[in-house]
Amino acid sequence: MLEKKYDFKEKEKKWQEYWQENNIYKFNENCKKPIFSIDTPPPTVNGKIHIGHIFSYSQAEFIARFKRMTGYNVFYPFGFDDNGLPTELLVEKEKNLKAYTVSREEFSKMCLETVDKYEKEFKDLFISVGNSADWSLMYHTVSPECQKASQLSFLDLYKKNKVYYDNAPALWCTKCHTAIAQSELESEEKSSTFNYLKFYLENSNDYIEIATTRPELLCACDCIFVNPKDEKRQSLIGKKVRVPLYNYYVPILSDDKVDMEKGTGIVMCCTFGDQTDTQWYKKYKLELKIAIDDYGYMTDIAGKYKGLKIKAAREQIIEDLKAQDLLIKQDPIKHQVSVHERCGTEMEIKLKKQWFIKTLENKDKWLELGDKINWHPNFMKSRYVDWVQNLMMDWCISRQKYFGVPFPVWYCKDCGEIIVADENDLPVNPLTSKPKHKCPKCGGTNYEPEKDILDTWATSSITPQINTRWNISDEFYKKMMPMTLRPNAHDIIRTWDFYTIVKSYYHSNIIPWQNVMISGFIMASQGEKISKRKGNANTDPIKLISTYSADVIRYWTATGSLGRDIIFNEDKFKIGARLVNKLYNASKFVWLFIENYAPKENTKLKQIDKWILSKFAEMQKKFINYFEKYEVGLAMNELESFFWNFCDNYIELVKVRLYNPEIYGNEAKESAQYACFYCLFEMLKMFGIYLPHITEEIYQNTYKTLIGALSLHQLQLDAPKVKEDKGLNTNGDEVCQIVSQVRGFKTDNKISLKTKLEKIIISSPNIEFIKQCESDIKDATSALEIIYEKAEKTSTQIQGIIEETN
RNA sequence: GGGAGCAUAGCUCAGUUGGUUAGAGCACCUGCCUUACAAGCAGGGGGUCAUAAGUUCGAGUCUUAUUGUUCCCACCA
Repeated sequence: MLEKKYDFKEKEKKWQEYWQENNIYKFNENCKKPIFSIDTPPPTVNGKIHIGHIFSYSQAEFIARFKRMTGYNVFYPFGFDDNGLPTELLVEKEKNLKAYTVSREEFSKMCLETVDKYEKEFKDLFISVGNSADWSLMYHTVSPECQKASQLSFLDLYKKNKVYYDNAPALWCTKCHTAIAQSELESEEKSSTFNYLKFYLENSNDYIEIATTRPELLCACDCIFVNPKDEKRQSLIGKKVRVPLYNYYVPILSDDKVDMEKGTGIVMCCTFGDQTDTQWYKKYKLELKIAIDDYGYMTDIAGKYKGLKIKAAREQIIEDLKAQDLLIKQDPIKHQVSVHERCGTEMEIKLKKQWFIKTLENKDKWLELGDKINWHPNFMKSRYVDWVQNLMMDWCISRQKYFGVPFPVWYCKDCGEIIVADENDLPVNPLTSKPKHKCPKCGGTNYEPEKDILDTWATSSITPQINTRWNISDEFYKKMMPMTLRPNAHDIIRTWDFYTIVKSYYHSNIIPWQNVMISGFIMASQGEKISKRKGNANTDPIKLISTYSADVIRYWTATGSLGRDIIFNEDKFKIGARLVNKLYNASKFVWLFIENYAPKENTKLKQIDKWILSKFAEMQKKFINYFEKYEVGLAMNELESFFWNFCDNYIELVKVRLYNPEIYGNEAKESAQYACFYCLFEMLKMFGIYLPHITEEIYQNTYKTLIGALSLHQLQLDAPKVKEDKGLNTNGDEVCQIVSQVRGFKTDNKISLKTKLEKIIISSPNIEFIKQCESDIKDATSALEIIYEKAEKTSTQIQGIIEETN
């Protein structure tokens, strides 16, 4: 029996605990069913869990539930990404300190404490939204096991010569003072100024004009470039010019990378202002001049500007240029600049010894592998392709940070040889341990440990390997790889998806997963990004769950279609709440009539009952088709509209027959019972994907005694009891239309829907079918008599309103 | 500059391979206590499907162009 009202606050928690206690979602390794495995994104532990997480994770979770009930053994682990820069930034903010002001050990301890706290919160939140991951498979990337896997990955690449240590230009964040990778850049439109400067020719009073946005780099100027095709400037090539303020001379060279249309068509090359400078630096073997230090201050070579921050130096230099009549004019411009995604600081380029993973040399391979993976929706693949085609640099994986996975590497102090750890000793921290052997090159025993840590993506890019026990169980790894599905939002295609493909290829020459499912973003009204700063959306997940319930939040995450951003709109929660309520009430009602009923397969079905079963078959087919395309929202639309049709039309047509077997006979009742039993049961299973709590509550109090399974969520979808019959569907829909017309008549005449009618005249091309439903139509319309007329179109006339005399 | 998505009712969105009169919910209006549900039910108004041309017997759906919008990538001299 179902209680009169459903209290989600009490019940949701109850069932969440029940699922955990009974291991309802636990992966069974020995099960023979085909495996469906999900490489769940380990959320970055950076303190903020937002509604976007809930949205994206729920969409993947629906797939897990769907696959469980359609014959798969679902492997659904969960992890947390809790090492590296994001964690450091969180801790620095929370503790209000800078990592370098305390010891490395002390800082790591703080980091561990902080991630522990947040991981508990994250896990609780995901459980409280009904996530059905197998929590016994949980991992976190800073754990010794993951560190070991990450270091193994590094050593494997090292052996395969896919990683190298080089003094190459790398992107640098002066605020986070670490190297970063191309994928960590974001572009931001910023206002700047083109400064037109006078560069005097050697031994001459003539000057050339050069436009620059970065005059603070004058001290790092190596040479000037013009385009070799630039006829006006041919005579300049080979001459020298004097660098303003610094008064040293640099040569004028030519290179076809110079854009004759931009600025003045003449470029100064500094080490380094941008990517082009690094190319020229290599090509022309230019002198390295470092104007900016690791923290963003001007260096010695800046002369009097030494010690100033970049922007302060720029302002000062412009003043001085003006004073010395070296500044011709200034044009304000707006341009896109690359900034570090985590802090918004403008990117610099620094030359330092860093570790790189080779990505540039296999672009064709990356594209080929991308083609072998099914992208859902397909158009999202273009983001991957764009990214691969435009890669500029190998993947820099060294980070000059403290909290993360260390490189298993030392350097020989005597000869500089790189010494890597033995695989059997992993995980190692080179700061606290030493190689077991002498330097293989010179026999030395003095080692310098590698102090840097690995890019956090270097670890999170092996989540398929971590999940499938790479190097722990070959058997499991071989059985599970490639995984079936990688779900993530579109912002991390270029990082998580790309890097994971790279690593899987290098390690095992395979694709990491067969399918990628890309979800959209949650936007505030007017399509703005949700931002705490703007306060443009009230989207705290915990608050939303306590206001609306987890089921309603989940319902909302299923609206919309895959890959598309959706606008956060609380109206959708109201609809979800209405659905949950209706589902409960409809179940209560149906159960009144099937509580002591066991379906008989030879039940003789009346037309309307056959009709609803056929409509169900139609809906189920669409539902499954959408799920095969990972369109969880469109699948739900189908289910939802079937459900409302079931309530508003079907139940209304059969309820009198169910209530009164003494009038209509047991056979008529049993026919409706059969359809009700089956439809409700299957709908509960299907709604269970989206609304696992309310459906479990209903199942536990109804079908469980007959079915026996511990949980609704262990059940399989059944094949339809009646085959989809298009003609039957149309005919039944017409019956609904007739009933609806009668209701319309009553509403128009402002009379109650239960008011009796003397006579209705039905005109239709399908009189034969409608006649077969006569008693149901009479009951649903309270008509005493029905007269039929053959006609082209369906229409209904009503005669004789019978007034009730109380 | 290159690429992708989107544009359907006041709002948020559906609309499968082209096929009667373009749908839903919210909002708005009207009515109804009906042996599941008033947190409910029944009904109503409201759309030149961004614009233009084309293919077709037939276009919201396919093609091309245009406009608007969002995103990705490149451009940082």
